[in-house]
Amino acid sequence: MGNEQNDKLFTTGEFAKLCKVNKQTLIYYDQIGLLSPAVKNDKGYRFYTVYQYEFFSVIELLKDVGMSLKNIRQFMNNKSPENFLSLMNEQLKQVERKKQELEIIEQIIKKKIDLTTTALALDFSKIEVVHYPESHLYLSNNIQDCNEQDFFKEISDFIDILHRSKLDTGYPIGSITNKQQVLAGNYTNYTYLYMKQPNPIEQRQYFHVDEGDFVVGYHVGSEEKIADTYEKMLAFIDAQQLTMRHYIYEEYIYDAVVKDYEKEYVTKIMIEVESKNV
Amino acid sequence: MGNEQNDKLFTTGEFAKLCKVNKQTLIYYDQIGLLSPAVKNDKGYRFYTVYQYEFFSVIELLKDVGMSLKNIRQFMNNKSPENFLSLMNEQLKQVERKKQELEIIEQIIKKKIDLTTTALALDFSKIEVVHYPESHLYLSNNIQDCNEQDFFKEISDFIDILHRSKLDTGYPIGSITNKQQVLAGNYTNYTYLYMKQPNPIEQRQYFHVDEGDFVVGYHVGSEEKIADTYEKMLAFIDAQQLTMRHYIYEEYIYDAVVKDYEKEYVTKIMIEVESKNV
DNA sequence: TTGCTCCTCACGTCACGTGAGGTGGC
DNA sequence: TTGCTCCTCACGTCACGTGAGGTGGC
Repeated sequence: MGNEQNDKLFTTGEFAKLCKVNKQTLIYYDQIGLLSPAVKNDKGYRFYTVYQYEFFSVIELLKDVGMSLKNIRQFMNNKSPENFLSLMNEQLKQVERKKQELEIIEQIIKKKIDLTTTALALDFSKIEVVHYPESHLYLSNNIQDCNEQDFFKEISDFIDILHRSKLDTGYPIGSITNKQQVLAGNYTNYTYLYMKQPNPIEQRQYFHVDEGDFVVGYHVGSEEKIADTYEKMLAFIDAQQLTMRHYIYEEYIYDAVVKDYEKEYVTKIMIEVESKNV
Repeated sequence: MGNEQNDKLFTTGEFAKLCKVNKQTLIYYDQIGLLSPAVKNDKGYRFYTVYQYEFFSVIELLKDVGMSLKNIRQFMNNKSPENFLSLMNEQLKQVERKKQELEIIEQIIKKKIDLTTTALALDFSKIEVVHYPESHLYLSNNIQDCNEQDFFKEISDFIDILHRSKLDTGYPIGSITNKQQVLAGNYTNYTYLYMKQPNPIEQRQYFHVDEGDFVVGYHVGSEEKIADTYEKMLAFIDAQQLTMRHYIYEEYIYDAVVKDYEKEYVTKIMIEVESKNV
């Protein structure tokens, strides 16, 4: 009959090497009844056959898709081609979901790279007029003048929908103030929260920011002193013979993620304007 | 000054709801010094600001890409836009790797669904001649007549390369016997292990299985009794006036992954043949 | 005999989750 | 006062990893 390679029994150490895992992992799988060696001798030595490799690699596959060992074992206790087929169909859907999640994460990371690279080249002391193209924002409900309890509910709902509707684009959460509040000196009584949507989905309703000119400035430091920066910007608007339009947009450029102290935070302020003589 | 929503302090419970995690998770993050509340009062109550949400969501992002809390904390202790940028660039590569892994897993699952669906429709008692198109196999080294030690090394190397070169296609690991061994009755003295490559990569050298006729049969049960099935198939070849060509291919259809007992395992046997009068 | 491998505890780790028991603000 | 929330332990869980201490096969 010649030699029978397939009858070769692998020790725990050998089989572990084959599977590229720690020996203890195999012992653990044996203990929880997930994958037991084909043979155990009277001294308690474990021996695996080459056929058990397929079994092990399916366990690895299911682990990679996120199944717990308990659930994997549950399937292994109800083996059949039919059950395997339906399990694989489920896992295929799971993989699709994971792929989608990774796509979103990839977009977020790319956007954060983009934003940080841009930020590093900025001069925060400059106030200037910039022409921006049209953009789309996903808005929260109106939060102007709302109390703490309502504010919690609104921001909570806002973040909820960002996640559920996959609208987190990696942009910072911005806030919108209206002209009346700014002119009254209430710089931090915001009207809406928003997140920019560079690739708006057709069916959804967004807030449209029209193409046009914005006076752009940067506030360095905590929000307490943001009045100083607003006053400088309003003076600039006056000097340039411009008028404010309806909305003002604020976005964090540097926040607690990249800076240790509030005094190093940077907020970008964009004031929608038009020429006075229009 | 109007109300200051951004100064609203969130309790641990509120902030946990905002972040969609268990309260204990936030307490844990505080304990390990990863994310501590902006304010702690004299009673030990924790209070978070809305600004800390961004921080939390970056932690979530890094966790999703597979970073440990220890590594995340290490970055958070060395905050700067530059460090954030290089971290994000690293993580982007990591996401690419994960996407590739998921692609491979997806292909493997699809193939297993395909194979199992096909298997469920098979009649294992039938022996027949089937015409197969050309196919490509990734082969192990020659394992004929090799001893247990060498066999371990060869199968170990084979599986190693399958993983490293991403050649695991979800097909079962097959084995090739040659005509001489089969005629001598050494049905299980295999010459090579293989894995089918449905989408061969140009640069690689594969074993080509020529288009042609194969006598296909199924062995139900453990390998010990595979001689019976081979004898039936050889008789069939004789009766059909065919001659064996050089190689015989064996693949598991049902193994320990879908069946509990060896007596239910099914091996597909494919014997390369040609007509005698050619 | 030497050196390597096998075994079984027991304990550690990572990132939390789950009560228990007590306090505190509206 | 009631009910809800906050706190700090302490212990559990999941999927292992890491020695310690002892045995066993070539």
